[in-house]
Amino acid sequence: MNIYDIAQAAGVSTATVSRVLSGSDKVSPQTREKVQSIIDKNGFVPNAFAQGLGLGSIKLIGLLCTDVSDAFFAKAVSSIEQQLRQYDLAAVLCCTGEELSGKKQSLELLLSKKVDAIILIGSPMGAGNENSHLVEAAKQCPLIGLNLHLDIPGFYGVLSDQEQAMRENVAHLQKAGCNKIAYFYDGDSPANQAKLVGYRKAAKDFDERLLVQTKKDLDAAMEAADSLFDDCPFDGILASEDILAIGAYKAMAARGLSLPTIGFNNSVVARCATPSLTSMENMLDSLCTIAVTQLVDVLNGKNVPRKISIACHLVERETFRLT
Amino acid sequence: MNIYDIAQAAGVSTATVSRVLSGSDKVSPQTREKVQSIIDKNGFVPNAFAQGLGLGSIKLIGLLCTDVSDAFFAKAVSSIEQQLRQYDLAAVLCCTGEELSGKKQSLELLLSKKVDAIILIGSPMGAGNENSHLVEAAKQCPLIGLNLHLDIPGFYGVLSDQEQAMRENVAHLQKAGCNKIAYFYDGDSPANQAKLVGYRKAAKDFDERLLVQTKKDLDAAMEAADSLFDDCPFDGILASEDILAIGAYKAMAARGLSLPTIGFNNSVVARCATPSLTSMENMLDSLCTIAVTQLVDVLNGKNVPRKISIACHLVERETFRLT
DNA sequence: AGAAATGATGGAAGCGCTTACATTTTTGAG
DNA sequence: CTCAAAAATGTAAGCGCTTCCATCATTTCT
Repeated sequence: MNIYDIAQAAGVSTATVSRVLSGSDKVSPQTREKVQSIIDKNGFVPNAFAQGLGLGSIKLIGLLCTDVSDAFFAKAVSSIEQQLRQYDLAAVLCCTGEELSGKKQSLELLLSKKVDAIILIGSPMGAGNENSHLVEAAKQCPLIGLNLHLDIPGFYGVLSDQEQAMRENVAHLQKAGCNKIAYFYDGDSPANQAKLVGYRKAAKDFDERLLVQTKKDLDAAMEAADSLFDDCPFDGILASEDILAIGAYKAMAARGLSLPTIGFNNSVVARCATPSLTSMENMLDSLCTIAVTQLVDVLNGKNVPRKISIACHLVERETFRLT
Repeated sequence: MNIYDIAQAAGVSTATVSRVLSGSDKVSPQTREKVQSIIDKNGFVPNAFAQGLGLGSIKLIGLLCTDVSDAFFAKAVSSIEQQLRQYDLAAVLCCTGEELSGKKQSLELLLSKKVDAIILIGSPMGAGNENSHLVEAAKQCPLIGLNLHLDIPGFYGVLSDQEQAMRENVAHLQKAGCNKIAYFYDGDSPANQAKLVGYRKAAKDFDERLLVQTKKDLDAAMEAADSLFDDCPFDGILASEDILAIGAYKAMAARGLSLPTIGFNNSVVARCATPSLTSMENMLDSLCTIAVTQLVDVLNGKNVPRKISIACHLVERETFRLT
């Protein structure tokens, strides 16, 4: 069944049916009602491809995500998808992995599906922040970065202020008397870089050995903390991710130490851990809501800010309390 | 730029270009090479909508997922998406939520995007296993259920044998001397029902009070365990989900008890917990790989089994050891 | 009342690709 | 060489919808 059949049955032209379908145009109420009733009666759904051909869009939004099995990204994807649906947009998900080749391939795939826009979750860049593929992509459709911003045309960033958040973390621990704060981080995505910068700025003079890069993995963090402690004892723990903070804390706990520890992202594991982990809430939900709003506005041709940044706040639990 | 431009530049007809694009058909090697070089030179990518109109497919697979922010589902989605990409298929993700209306709406959305098939992750059914919408959908495109099977045409199930797994869990705890095993479970999706049946069959005579339904949430599980213990003390813990097992264990630990506990799904939190949680590995990766293989075979018109089931196995950690 | 503006509807040309069928070229057996 | 069969290529008719432009029916204004 196609639009022509409906037109026949309603005794109108395909143009009129199309107008009824698109909702907006000028159709007399009677005609609209008659056509609509026939559409309903037959359960007619317009062919998405034909519509796409005519309109140039099939209402798909690409989600380029480093790894959805990561709890943080998964939450973001979930939240974004829900938002999108409210605008009758569907999400095409691509998990890129860490390799640049995978990132490029995924991007190509999304573009080939003619998505209307792409939301970037995690780091879509290659080593050394190689981003020529993003520049190219941005010419084809708007790019919305989550906790990420590039100063190129067609790019819109929505970020939580992680640098500032990490500064606060450092300040908190310092107030609690820590002056050798270990910082565990994974990878060097732009988001992680911001946190690291925050640490550097706030900690000022510190032993470079206190900065430890490790895999985003409990065991890796435990080992890293263990060997760091032998090499350069520390009195407080910060991390770019809750899981790393938990690992480090566990390793110290095994030595009978209970060091002030603050994680980052306030993820599920923070509450599951024993003792429960104090963590920096990144306002992911707000981030996602705003990202989708931005996206919709851009698609509607509105003039929107190129970069929006929102503040984080601390959620206190057992591993560290402010007062 | 379209296929016509390429045809012109190559001095051939659009049909020939199309043949080169589709790869398969008979084109002389010289012609193919000439056309291909021009395609490459211009970075030409065929219009997905037009292709869709002609072919009736745009190589999209729907993923109907109850909630990607759930770690288990997220892993499944991630794994499936990766597999799909190897077949040059893209994944359209829809998170349905728990409401039947949301499930129906998501299904409609996927169908309206003309996906070639839909993979169901979590429970797509309504209360009382209402599934008429699925029956309808199965008429339009194949449905692949992950840990789910319906005996309707067009439905293919790939499941881990959760009933059997839960029987083993019960048997293990019984061997360890437990004879009042509490079972915590969330929701009554078909997958959860299978586990529950496993418990019932293996536990045989047991106090019905030992079955506790609760939210999939740490605190909820703790409270539930706490009040159950007051009402009907138990000596072992099983659950449909790791997080519930952890909650229950925590609550008992707070009372100074360390009960044999086995979780389900072997998720990340199982390792993060202290003490680490023994859990039933559900072979999710295999499940996903097989699901995608099934899907591809179905799309290629192969004759595939309607239901495939694979065994789980226990991963021992601190909360319970077999020996 | 007649002209002009306004509103509703229809006709038909795309959108860019696929593919059945027609046509031309090549191949090789006799 | 000749000619039929096979291979390569071209022609053109869709696929189902959108939308510009034309047409016809109402109003509104003078």
